[in-house]
Amino acid sequence: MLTKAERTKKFIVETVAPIFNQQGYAATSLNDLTKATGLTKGAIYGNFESKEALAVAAFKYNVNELFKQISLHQQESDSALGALYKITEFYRSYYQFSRKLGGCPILNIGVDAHHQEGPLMAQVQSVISKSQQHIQSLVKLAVKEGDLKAEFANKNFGKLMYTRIQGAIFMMQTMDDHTYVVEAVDALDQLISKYEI
Amino acid sequence: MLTKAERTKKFIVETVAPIFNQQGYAATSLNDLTKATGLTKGAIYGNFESKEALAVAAFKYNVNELFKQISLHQQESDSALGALYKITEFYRSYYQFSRKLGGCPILNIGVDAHHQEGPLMAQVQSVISKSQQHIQSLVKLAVKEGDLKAEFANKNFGKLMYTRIQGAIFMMQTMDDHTYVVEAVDALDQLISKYEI
DNA sequence: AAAATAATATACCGTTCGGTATTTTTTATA
DNA sequence: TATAAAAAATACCGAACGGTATATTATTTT
Repeated sequence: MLTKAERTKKFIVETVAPIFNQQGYAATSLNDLTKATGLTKGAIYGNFESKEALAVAAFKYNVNELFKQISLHQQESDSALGALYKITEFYRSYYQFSRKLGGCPILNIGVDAHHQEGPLMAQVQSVISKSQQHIQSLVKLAVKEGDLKAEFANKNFGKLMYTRIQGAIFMMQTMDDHTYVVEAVDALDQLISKYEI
Repeated sequence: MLTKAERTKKFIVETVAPIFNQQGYAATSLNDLTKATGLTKGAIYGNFESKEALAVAAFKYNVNELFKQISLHQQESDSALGALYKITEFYRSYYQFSRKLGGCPILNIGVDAHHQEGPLMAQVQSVISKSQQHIQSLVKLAVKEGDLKAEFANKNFGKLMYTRIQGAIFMMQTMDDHTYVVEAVDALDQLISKYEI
């Protein structure tokens, strides 16, 4: 069983995660956090050593929620190619999903932390790198499994796909129009299918 | 000749534009602005009625700098198809250009103002709509001029191109790697050329 | 149940926040 | 150059900022 402190810590992170994600680090005040949690500054600083440490924990929580959902989709699939299509399938409902987090955390924190060098920026870059590599490794595996043509592995599809998806997410979020993402993953699906064997 | 007030107003906007663009609205303090301009709060509030009004002026200034540069590129071109290629050409050097502004203003302010409804968000959406439409109208004109196949005008290329470019800009800015944009416009050029007559 | 420990609340620190009324300085007009 | 008008500097407002030392309350452990 979790101790009281662990439960409170978890509760704080879950509660403040969408606030940091929506407003950004500097624009989120301690007062925002105490109001949302119903706790006092003492409780928050008893569980986190600084506002920044809490912001990092909140970002990691959001990204973990995202990854959990994606891998949940993927485990229904048996092949690497199937897993690839499960990713695009997931993003078809990203409008609803990201709203629950207060927007796309990669996009929001990436832009918010752009001007500074700190743990937040490093985290974002790490997540992006891993996501690209994840896609790319699926492509390579699908080639090995005989589902995709070998030449497709040389195209750095991971970079292309992640870039197109993030662009569509920015547009979707800013214009409040989910068709941007739907059309983007449609195009990506079509591109993959061209290289199917 | 400009009056003293007009010169000062212009000076303030030009000086604070990159600061708002980098840090976002809430994270930029009056102290940041007075330090950068060397002026006092009295001078700033004498020329702008509020911090928000100044932020809007700064965003408009940045966007105007961007549009000026694009139309400068385009006037060397005689055909609509040529003008289309001039846009992708411009974005090849967007890494250097956007750095001078403190990052891409559409991306930065779009994400920064996402959670609020205000004049800033409305401005961003308007600029995006116009940019998409501008590309799309060039496509239609190029069809009319006999340089592109007619079917291309039905593909909403403006939406696709702008989405891909903004995605590449986000990745470039976040990963500090200009190849994202270069590869994106390469792909776009190739896509256009497929429909050339 | 008592004692020790852990978790939260309270009250406060100095600083900075956006904004403004007033005074001083600069510029333009006569 | 004297005067009127405009622009910028100064000094200040109450409120909110992030953060902390201490006191109080709740939870474990004995």
